[in-house]
Amino acid sequence: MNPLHDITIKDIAQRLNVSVSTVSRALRGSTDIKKETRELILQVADELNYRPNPIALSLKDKKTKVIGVMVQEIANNYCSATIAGIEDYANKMGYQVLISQSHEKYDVEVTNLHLLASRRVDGIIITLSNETKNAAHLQDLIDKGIPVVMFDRVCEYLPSHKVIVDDCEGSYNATEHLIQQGYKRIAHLTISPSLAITQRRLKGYKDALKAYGIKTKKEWIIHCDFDPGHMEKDVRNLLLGPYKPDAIFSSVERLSMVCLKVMKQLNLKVPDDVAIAGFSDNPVSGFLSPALTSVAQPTFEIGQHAAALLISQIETKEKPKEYTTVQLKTRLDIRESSLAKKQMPADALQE
Amino acid sequence: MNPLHDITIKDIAQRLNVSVSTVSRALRGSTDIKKETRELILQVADELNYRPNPIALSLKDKKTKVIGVMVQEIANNYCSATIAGIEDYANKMGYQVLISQSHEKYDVEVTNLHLLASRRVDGIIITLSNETKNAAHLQDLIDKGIPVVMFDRVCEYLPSHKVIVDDCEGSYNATEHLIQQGYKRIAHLTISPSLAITQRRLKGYKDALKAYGIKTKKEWIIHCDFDPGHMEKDVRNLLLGPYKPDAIFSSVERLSMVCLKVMKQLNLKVPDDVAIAGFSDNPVSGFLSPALTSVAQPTFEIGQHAAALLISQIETKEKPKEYTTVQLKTRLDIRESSLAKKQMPADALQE
DNA sequence: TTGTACGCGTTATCAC
DNA sequence: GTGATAACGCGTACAA
Repeated sequence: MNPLHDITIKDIAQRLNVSVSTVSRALRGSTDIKKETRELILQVADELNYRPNPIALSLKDKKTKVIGVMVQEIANNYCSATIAGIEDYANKMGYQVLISQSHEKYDVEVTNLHLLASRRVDGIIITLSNETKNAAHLQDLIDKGIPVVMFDRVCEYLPSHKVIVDDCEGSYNATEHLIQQGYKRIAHLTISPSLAITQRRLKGYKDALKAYGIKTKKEWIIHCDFDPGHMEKDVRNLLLGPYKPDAIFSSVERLSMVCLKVMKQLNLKVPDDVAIAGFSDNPVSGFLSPALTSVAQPTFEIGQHAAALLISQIETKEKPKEYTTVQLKTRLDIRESSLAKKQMPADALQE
Repeated sequence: MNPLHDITIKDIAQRLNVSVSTVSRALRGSTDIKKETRELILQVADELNYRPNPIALSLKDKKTKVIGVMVQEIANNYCSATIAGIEDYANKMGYQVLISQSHEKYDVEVTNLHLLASRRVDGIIITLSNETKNAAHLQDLIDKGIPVVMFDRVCEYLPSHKVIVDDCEGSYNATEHLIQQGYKRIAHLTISPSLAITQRRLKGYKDALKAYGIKTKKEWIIHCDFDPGHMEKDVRNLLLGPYKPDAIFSSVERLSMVCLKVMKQLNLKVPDDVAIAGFSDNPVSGFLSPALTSVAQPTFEIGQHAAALLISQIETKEKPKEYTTVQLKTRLDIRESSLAKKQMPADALQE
């Protein structure tokens, strides 16, 4: 017997002198089949360690039981954590996951989506690349009958389910936490004002200040260029300038890191001199910098929800009448050492 | 025209009133075919946006152009960074990557390897789970004719290509760096002494001390339990005990982090009070803690090499006569602020 | 209850 | 040069 040869129903049929269809029936648990025959077949199948060939099934049924996932970079922590959630749910439902990366390039995204489609994946979960400005390529997929679910960087008007995070609330909570700790001169570091994410996080910050009767100050809302050099300069200017804050809420992890670095250079302590809170993708960051209060994204749950929405759509085989947008809550990670000494009773502040 | 219907060579054939075999030939670039016919076919194929169905090809050729990757956790930074390297090379060669996780469980590893095999992946790249003590399940795959390449946590005696990192040299370099910075009381924090990785990294540490004529001290080689609580206690004992070091070389990232945390609690400064160098998986850690000198793993290259070895084996279709073990060098990331003031000329030390 | 024949999309091997 | 046909592995409608 050739070990390189996968065994098929044909092999079992030959061995038992029955037809392939009998074997097929027995394996599929069809009722109308003689009990002895079936048990014999099942026994031999087990003996030969038979595994149905999913490729033959795919060809027949036009279903691959594979879902495609398109992210910017698999090495990006946010992405891989989300993929873990997708895998979790998908595997439970008998699906495998094929991963593809856009490397933040629109062209690559288009090309690789084609590749996934030509692999006949049953559906696609995607977070858009930086460069992607329109969703025509995704509309194409949907038109071809391939279900699409978006997460994180979604395209509002695309007819698909979406999974996002309540940035605004996350920002609000982080800012509120700083306020409740007794800080009043709270700056907000963020990135390009044109991004939707920037706007939502800025809103949460403003709303929190407003709710506690603190005036917003232009000088404390800083839109940094994403270039690391610029970032450092901006942070340094803020910390050394006339409007030195006593706390900073940063909208992206990178900016929190830059803050830590610059503060170290300036010999400032966190949180005693300036407290920091900010969004964080990396579970290590909290451990590394226990002074940091972070708004953690529920990445695993995002993945699970996305997979659930996709698979449900795949298996009902119809375009949904309406598309749902799942909005998940962030989690505020407050670490002991991020609690400053200057803390005062929260109710004293309420007045 | 039904948009849900993938177009096939049959469609093209019908449209041009030729047979499917003619279309197939034209598409495959066969020589014996009339030039006009071919061009017509190519044109229509392009027009209809024809994509060959890889599933049909797989069924016929028993090749899926998919490679399976088995890691502990995709959300683990080391793993996802390696996968990025695998993807890079594999995609260039026209392969897609199917990822599977063992979650550090032997049983799950076995089950999911079966799943990959039954998906008919052309080959498998794997790093073993913690629990895996033997490689019988991998030997099975190899016996079935599925090429296997191992990386990181490899099994020495398995007949497969392997990609590993020169831990010993990495340890040596880090320790040497500390010595050259002027440190002499260098402790080594590490984990279970029974692990191969522990032994290799310990050896590099010892070798470096020896090379510079520094005696090894038992009290400075600490095998910590992997439990976080124990780790902290061990580190605290070291720093407060009679054999307080002036530098620490830690064999795993986690221990470096614990050091930073405990030192902060004790109000000790890095590197002024105690310098730290250690292995690191996470690119963020260096940024977060600029005082840390880290031994960085060439994860991307590990992935690329593993994929290259696997694909080459897949495409030659024969079992290799001998198996290669690629051993990659680590990279020592020295950051400005990790250079202590106590630095003295290296040559003064050589005497 | 079981066997035969077909189709999924493609290529290779014939025959014309 | 081109067309018809078998084969890959499976499930199933149909025939027996």
